[in-house]
Amino acid sequence: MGLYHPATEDLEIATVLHALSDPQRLHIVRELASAEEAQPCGRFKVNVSKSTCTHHFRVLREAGVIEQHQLGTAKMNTLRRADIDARFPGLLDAVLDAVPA
Amino acid sequence: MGLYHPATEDLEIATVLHALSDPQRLHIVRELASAEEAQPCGRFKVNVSKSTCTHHFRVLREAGVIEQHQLGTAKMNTLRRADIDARFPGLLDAVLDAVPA
DNA sequence: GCAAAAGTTTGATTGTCGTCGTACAATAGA
DNA sequence: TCTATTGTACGACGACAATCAAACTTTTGC
Repeated sequence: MGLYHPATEDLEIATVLHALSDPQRLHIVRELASAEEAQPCGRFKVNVSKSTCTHHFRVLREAGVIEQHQLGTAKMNTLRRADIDARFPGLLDAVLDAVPA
Repeated sequence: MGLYHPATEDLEIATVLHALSDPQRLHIVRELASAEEAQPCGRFKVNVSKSTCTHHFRVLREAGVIEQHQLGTAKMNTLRRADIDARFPGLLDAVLDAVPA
């Protein structure tokens, strides 16, 4: 079965904001934003267990923030930057620019 | 006792995003954004009970999204637009532009 | 075929969130 | 002073969220 990815026009602002409102997920999104290529889940130095990590990636994917596809045993992740920019112009840049004080 | 309002430099992106990730609060913020002057809580046609409404306004205030001050029996609300813009440039505009599909 | 690697699934726990109703407090106006 | 008006405080309750450990699946490489 395929992984659920909402269509660009179906992205909801409240859902996206909620997905971005968790520190762990925000960290993942920041790292993804500065990556050139798709990254496997394990590449992120997030201090939670594997199962919790799976959970966070699913929240991000179902909100439409990231795209995931299987590659061997790894699940590769990319930011859906163009889609988010198209639906909510300026949002992602604003969030990414919000460096922690 | 005074109402707690975080200083501009203490606004946290995760907290602000969480405050904005609820439909009722998003609605309140949109109405506030299009208002010329401070608005009392009761002015917002939000379909939740009074106590729930109080809760949402508190979340917004403690996140630093709105400013509240007492005026007679009413509590007046304004968007902290300048503060949010200063700390997270472009964020508020992006959220406000995200009209529901 | 076997074992390592990378995630997932399940079930449990713990905590937060949105919601309500009722009772309360403070102020304004008659 | 009495009475609306406006919002708060206090429990309470169900739903959802973040977290973990342990067992499992799938694929790759030897």
